[in-house]
Amino acid sequence: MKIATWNINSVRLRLDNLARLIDAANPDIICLQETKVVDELFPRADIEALGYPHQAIRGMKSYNGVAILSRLPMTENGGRDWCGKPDCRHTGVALAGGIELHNFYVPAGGDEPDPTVNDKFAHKLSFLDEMTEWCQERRDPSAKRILVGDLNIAPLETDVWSHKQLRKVVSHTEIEIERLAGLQQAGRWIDAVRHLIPTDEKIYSWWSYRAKDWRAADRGRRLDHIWISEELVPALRSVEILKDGRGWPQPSDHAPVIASFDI
DNA sequence: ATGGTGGCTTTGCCA
Repeated sequence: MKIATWNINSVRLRLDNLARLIDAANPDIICLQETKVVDELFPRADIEALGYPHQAIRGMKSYNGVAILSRLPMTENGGRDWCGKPDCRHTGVALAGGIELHNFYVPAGGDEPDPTVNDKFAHKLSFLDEMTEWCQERRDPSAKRILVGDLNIAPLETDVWSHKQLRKVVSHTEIEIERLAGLQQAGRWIDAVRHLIPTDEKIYSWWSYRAKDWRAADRGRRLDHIWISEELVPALRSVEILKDGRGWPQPSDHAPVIASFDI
């Protein structure tokens, strides 16, 4: 079973690139963030034609929005509002074999990394706190769970192009990294990508649109993650960040992140 | 220190 997570930055604008992802990687399940479309206008039929008839979608106008697209049967199971806001940042499904899959789009947090002056940063921290509580309530060491998404935090020094230059930049500040670590601990999550790629290797999943030449500058950050419960670690076979995706025509600023399992 | 680009739209707001 192959699972991809990708912040597509408008699903309607990038159906061609979704087809490119399918050609390149042929995932069984694709988790999207920033679909930016209400459910009634979601391109269900086009995506079914691409081979993904099972779709769990949760979208709104213009902003945010998540979707789980699957070749395999699944049932919606989870997906809720967070921080009292109906802003479509989470959907969850149950897959065959009792596997739970959750897809998150964590708030980006604005520019100023100070919750007392920046409401967006305060929202980001509250969102992580609520996720942490949610994980604590659902402790079950034997559960088979996968959590993916754009978590908008690059935790390790090697998850950013320059730890020194980004330590005060939202996505790589100490307070965010601590909260993310707390969340990871509360859910006993294993970072699948870092489980297979050594921590001294720099890897990114996002490159800003604002660079003249994103590939040459290579000022990336690893904001997109695949986490798994201990029970699934023996089944984990490979991980990949599809950097090519950042170079497709009219690209998203994120590249797909992919994990394969022997399931 | 600043501004750079992109998507959707509320030609400003969000990333």
